[in-house]
Amino acid sequence: MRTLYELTDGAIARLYAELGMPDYRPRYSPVVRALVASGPMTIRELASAIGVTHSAASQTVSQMRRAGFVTLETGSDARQRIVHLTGRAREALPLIEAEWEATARAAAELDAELPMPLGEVMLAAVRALERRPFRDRILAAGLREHI
Amino acid sequence: MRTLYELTDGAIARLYAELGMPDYRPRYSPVVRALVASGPMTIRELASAIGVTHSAASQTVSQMRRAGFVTLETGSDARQRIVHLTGRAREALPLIEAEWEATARAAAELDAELPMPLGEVMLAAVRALERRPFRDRILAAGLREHI
DNA sequence: GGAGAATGCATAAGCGCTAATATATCTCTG
DNA sequence: CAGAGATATATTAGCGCTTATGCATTCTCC
Repeated sequence: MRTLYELTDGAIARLYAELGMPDYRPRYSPVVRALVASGPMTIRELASAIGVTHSAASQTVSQMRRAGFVTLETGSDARQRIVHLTGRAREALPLIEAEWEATARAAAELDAELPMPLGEVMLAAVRALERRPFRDRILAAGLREHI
Repeated sequence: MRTLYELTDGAIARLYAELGMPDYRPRYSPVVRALVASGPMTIRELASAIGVTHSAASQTVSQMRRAGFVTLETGSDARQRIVHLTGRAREALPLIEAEWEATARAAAELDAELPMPLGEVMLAAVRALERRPFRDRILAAGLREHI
């Protein structure tokens, strides 16, 4: 799994570096896309839009701010940080979009070479484990006697 | 992928904690099994036996030493650290083996519920990416115009 | 209007790994 | 037998994420 991750996400990161954006990370793209699609958002909204915890969103946004892709502004509720795209992010948008789409096509091409689409099998596995947790399966598979 | 990892490896770690070995981690098992199968080994031999970098082996062994599962002894070549299992590891061996086998059976059971075995598809993906790196696929899929 | 609960975010630590670097020690050559 | 280069290991930083905290602010209800 780690190998696969390195082979895919790593390739994207290296591509961005080659394209003159060494401080842009693949994980920024869901954030950028969400902000383009729905406008400025709080961290929490962003987190639920891209499907990670608030903590993860906070960390990603923090890195993006340091790299100059977003700014944080406090709204009427002083607890909230509203995330805005910067000019730099807007300039990079065509490239980011192009990469996103090219990656989607590359992934589809890869899937076509496999006996079955990767994402489909992984999703099925997650579903199966939600139905019956791995813990239960291991215990049922013979570990119980050793307790 | 991360979800899947947490659902499987996390379950194993939690099981060990329940079974009274909170300081035993799933990643130790390949090390223990290699040492049982082939006797004391250097870090480097261990690394290649379990298929990780020397760095990873070094870190795992270091944690295992702290937890009292192995000892390190210097051989005739003073650069080498020869890894030995301790009595504590040998006592835990039946449980470790039982968990290993139960997990293998649980994984097989899970695979049977999927449209195709997970490991098979992931391996096929790695092979496909070795044939043609993701980088090349992305570039061919339309990113090249943006360079 | 003030206390306690709820909410929003940031931060720290940890997962297991890799790459890069540092530090020993050994071996080989001249 | 010194010094270069090879080899074995350890250490550090980083990947992206989660959980567990901590802190500030706002809401709720009396």
